[in-house]
Amino acid sequence: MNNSTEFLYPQKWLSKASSGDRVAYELRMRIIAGLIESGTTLSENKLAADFSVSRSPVREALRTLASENIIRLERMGAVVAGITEKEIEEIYDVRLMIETFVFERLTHMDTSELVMELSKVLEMMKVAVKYRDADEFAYQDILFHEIIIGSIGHSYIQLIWNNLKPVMEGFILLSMRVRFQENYEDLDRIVKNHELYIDAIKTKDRDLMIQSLHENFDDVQGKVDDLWRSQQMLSKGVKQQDD
Amino acid sequence: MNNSTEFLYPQKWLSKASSGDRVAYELRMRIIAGLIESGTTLSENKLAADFSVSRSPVREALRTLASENIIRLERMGAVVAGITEKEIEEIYDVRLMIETFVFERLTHMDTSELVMELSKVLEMMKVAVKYRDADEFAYQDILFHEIIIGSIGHSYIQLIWNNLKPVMEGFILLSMRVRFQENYEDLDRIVKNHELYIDAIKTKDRDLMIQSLHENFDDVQGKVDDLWRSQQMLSKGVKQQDD
DNA sequence: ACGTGTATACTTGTATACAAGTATTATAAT
DNA sequence: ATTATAATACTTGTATACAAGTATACACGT
Repeated sequence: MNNSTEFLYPQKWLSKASSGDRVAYELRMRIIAGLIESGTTLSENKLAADFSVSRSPVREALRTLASENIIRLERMGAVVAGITEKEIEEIYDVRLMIETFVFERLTHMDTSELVMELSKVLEMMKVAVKYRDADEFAYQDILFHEIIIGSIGHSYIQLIWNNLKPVMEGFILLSMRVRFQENYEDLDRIVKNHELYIDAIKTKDRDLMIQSLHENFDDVQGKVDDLWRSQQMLSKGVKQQDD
Repeated sequence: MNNSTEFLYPQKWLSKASSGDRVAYELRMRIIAGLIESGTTLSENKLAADFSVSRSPVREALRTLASENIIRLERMGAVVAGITEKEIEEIYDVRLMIETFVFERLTHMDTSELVMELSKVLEMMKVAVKYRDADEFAYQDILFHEIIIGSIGHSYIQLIWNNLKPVMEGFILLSMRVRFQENYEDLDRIVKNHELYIDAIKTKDRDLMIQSLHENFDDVQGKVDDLWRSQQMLSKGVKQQDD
């Protein structure tokens, strides 16, 4: 399975990560990207050999991925579950759910500091667009939402986010890489929407919040298309068939 | 730390569990019950010795507990975070959130089969009350909500539940053990409320649902008191001090 | 008395070894 | 050809070994 020495996950984001984390991040990307097809049975030994590590970190990674629902740990072997349109919709269901909850809390809080932080991240996003850095853009996008969710100091909402984040991150990474190449002008719209988000938080305007949430989630179909393209691109790059 | 050879988690529920799971379940109970105080640093080696297993299953257990926010994995050692009133309220925030979501879905579905299943579980709960089996009652209580949540077939809502369940289970177990001893007549109220739940699902009556949810969550304060009592009882039983 | 450096004991992360169980494959008998 | 049985290869779960890093304590020099 050493068809690609390339890594899908940005290696510089893993500077301090353990082997287990590296395996988890990379494996997750390959599954989300469709490089490893749904239904495939993964063996700990094979994975260990592929990644040139021992079974210990591999086991750790598999347990992590199982807790994210992208593989299932069965009697013999870990079965890849993959990410389809259904899963993506479900992920966004949950994001909508928790972000609505968070916004409700925010309306009872002082949000000036939060707004400042978000503005900074937004600036970063703009720079990433300008310099056509898809990965950086994805990173800041994720960070934007993470900061919002973290701001209410609710450990169990945070927990949900922590579980969701890796898959979201992978998905958005792939989506943005496609988008920066094929729908570059579309990124302005995303930036604009994040500005709306900030406004909603600043003014504590529930309607504005709903609006920006909806614009955000109407975008999901677009992201699903991106993922589909990404999966096709990648598989074309790897195996020279399927036209 | 071998002050108690007694296990807090019902051993018969672990018939097919691995060592790692056993350690996780038992350790979780001891933390929730306050037998292991917040702030304590756990060492993998010590735990392995205490449970007479190797470090492998202990590591597994610690990672599990960390993903539930009841310990924090730091540079050196795992620091016990414990469960306070704040955490319990947060857990119920999340439960309220996902059960509301689930109910919304249910109003668009055929619920006849679900209602039947729930009725069965409710009967079981009544039997458990009759025979004063606190653990069995807790089990069926958890199962009741698990069945509801599972019925909509939403894998990421399920994922949230899977993360929440172990802590909830432990908490409810301890709470029910106290309640069966000190507030036996109160159990009727719980049973009644679950009947209300079923009615709400059967009639798809949103208001009834809200009502039963609220009655359920008003109960949280009571459960917190139970936990507090449970922690006192247990610590009194273990170390002969503190009056 | 106090700061500094070193020895020591303990920590995690990873690799490897072993045991028990399961699927598969080959072989043999009918 | 087919079925039953035995051998084999592969699976996970657990134990153990090793390496690298970190905190602690103690001795030493100032």
